[in-house]
Amino acid sequence: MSASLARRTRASDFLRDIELSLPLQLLKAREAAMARFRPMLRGHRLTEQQWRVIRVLAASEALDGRELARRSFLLAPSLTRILKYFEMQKMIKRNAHASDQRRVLFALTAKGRRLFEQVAPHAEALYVAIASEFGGQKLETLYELLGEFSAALGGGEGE
Amino acid sequence: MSASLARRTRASDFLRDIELSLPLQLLKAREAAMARFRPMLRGHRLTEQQWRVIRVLAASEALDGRELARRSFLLAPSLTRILKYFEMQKMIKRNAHASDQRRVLFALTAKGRRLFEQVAPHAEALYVAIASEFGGQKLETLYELLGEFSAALGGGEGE
DNA sequence: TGCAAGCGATTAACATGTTAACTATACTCG
DNA sequence: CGAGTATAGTTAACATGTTAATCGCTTGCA
Repeated sequence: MSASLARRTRASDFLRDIELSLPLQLLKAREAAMARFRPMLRGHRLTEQQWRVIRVLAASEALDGRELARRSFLLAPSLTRILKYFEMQKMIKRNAHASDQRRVLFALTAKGRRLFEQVAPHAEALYVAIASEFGGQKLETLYELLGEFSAALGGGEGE
Repeated sequence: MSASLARRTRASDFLRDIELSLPLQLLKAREAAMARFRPMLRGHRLTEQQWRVIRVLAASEALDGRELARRSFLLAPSLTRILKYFEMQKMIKRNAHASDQRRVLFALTAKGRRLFEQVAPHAEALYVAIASEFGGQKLETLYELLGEFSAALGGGEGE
C-alpha cells in the first residue's frame, strides 16, 4: 500500500505509484478536510473561496486586489468575480487608492463583518475537531513539511 | 512564521494561523507541484484532469465509469465531460458491460495509448526533478503523512 | 411477479480554475 | 517630455468543481 521511491525501476511502476500519488494525495488530503467545511459553509450560502476572501478581509482594514489575491490564494479572474458578487450583496465596499489609480481598495462592510463573526466559530470548531482526530503533533509535522515543499519548489512567490 | 498549535489562544489568531493554513497549505503545495506539469501538459493539449484519466486507463485494459472516477479522483460530471471529449478525439472507446447495462466500459484506443506513451516520459522526468529538489526521504515522510491524514478524516472512501 | 429503493451515468446550473487578451494607469529612461 | 514597458484590474473563452435532478437499469423483497 505505501510507496517506496528507492525501489521503483520500471517507468510504469513509477508512474502508477508516484505520479498518481503526490499531487493526488495532496488533493485527497485537501478534499478530506474540505468535505468537513463545505456543508457548513453552504449553510451560510458561501463557497470555500468566498469564505477565504471574507476571512482575509476580516483580518485587515482594507486591501488592494493584489494583496487580497495573494493572501486568499486566488487568481485574479476568480477574485474579480467574487468581489463583484460580494459588492452586489453589500458585503464589501471598494475605495480608491490614494496614490495609485490602478489599484482598488476593498474592505468588509458592517454586514460583511457580521457574516464573518457568524461563520468563524463554526469554522474554528471544525478545525479543532480535525486537529483532534489527526493529532496536533502530526498536524504540526505535516504543516512544516508542506511549507518546506512549497518553498523548495518555489511555490507562490515570484520565481 | 511557523505555526504552533499549542500556544494559540484567541480565536482570531487561531483562524489566521491554522484555518488559513491547512487547506491552503495543501493547495499551495499542490499548486507548487502542478505548476511544473501544466506547461508540459499544455504542450500536449492536455489538462491535468485529462492526463489523470489517460494515465488511469493506460494502467488497465478497461474500466467502468465508477472505477475510473474513483482512481482518477474526479467527480462523475467532470468525468462525463472529459470522456465525451476524448471520445470525440478518438482517444478512448466505450463498450457495453456484459452483465450490467447501466455501466459503460472505457478503454484507450491505439491513438490514446500513443498519447500516453508520448507524454509519460516527460511527466516522469518532472517527478524525478521534484523528488530530487525536495529530497526523496522527506517526500516519503510527506507522502505517509498525507495518507494518514486522509485516512484519519475518512477521505475518499464511503463514509 | 411486481414494485420500491438503489445505483451508474448523464445533464443542468452556477462557481471557480486557467490562460490569454485588453484597458487604464504608472514607471523609466533616453 | 515622451515612447516603451510594466502593473492592477477586468473581461473573454473554455475546462473543471459542486450540487441537484433525471433517466434507465438493477436489485431486494413482499
